[in-house]
Amino acid sequence: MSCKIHPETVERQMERNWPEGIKKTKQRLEIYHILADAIKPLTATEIFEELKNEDGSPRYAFSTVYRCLQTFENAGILTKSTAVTSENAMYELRLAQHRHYAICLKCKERFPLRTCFLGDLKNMLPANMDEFQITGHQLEIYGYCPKCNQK
Amino acid sequence: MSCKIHPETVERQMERNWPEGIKKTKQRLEIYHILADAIKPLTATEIFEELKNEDGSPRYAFSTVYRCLQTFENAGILTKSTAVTSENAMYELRLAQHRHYAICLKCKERFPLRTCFLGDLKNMLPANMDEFQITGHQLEIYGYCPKCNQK
DNA sequence: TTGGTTGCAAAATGTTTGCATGACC
DNA sequence: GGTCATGCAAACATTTTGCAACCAA
Repeated sequence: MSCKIHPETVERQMERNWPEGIKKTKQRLEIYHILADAIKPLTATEIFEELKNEDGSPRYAFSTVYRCLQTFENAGILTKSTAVTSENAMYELRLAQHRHYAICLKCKERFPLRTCFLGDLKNMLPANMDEFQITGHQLEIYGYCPKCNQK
Repeated sequence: MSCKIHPETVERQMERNWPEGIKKTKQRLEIYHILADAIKPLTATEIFEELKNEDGSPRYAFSTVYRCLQTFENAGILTKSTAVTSENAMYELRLAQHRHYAICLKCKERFPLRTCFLGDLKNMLPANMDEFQITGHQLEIYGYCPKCNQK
């Protein structure tokens, strides 16, 4: 269970963000909250774990998690991506600003980078590709974090 | 089977590149060639397909492909990565220069970008992360290529 | 010869799907 | 009440592993 500093803000954000025609079931609401509280993209498994009871018994089906994430993605409020350093898909709410991360290859911790400096993506396109319509980009830095580096 | 423009160059490159203590089996040599000829990162399945006979029957085991790729990666001559736009791992020889790609979300084609402009990665690290030891990075641009964009 | 490599099959993921039951609007 | 979402189990795809047979050095 994560520590919510401004629970009411999450509620309002959700109110604004919630897609048309998507039913608010308790499963979806809980998953939204977990994503909203997260400071980094989560895997489906991490979300599933977060949803468990104290005794470790699952409260919802795994397929529900996947289907919910898929629904959010189709509705455009969620971004699915796969990191270089992990096999599994990761999910992150698509809020106003997007983030990039520095990822430690040892402890797998993800550190959000400062602002995205990639203003001039167009220039990086290959020749004869001026017509390429850019809809997104992804950047990852990897290496070893200060903690793991010392050992 | 892909068209080799300078077959002898690949041979020499392989000679230089081949890691110490790794036996040159025909499976590994063939897989190396496929990777060397590729103009984009390949999935294990793509490599496996490339290795098939004309009649579509597999010449080698799938596990051999995976084990070979793993061997190359451990030896440091291969980079394994997962693209935002695909679930599966992709493999690319780690040659002198590395590449980034613009990826079409529709046809999945990968267009190599011009040079990597990311000289100043250090500046993008979060506060208190000066000690983060950067060993690599990845950048992807995605959107729609000219061909798919027109439709 | 001998230890590393392969092939096969089976296991271990991670993810998706079909169908009956159940819950939101 | 009707439609859409859920749970369960089973299917699926990708990747990994155990073990006997095999081959490069």
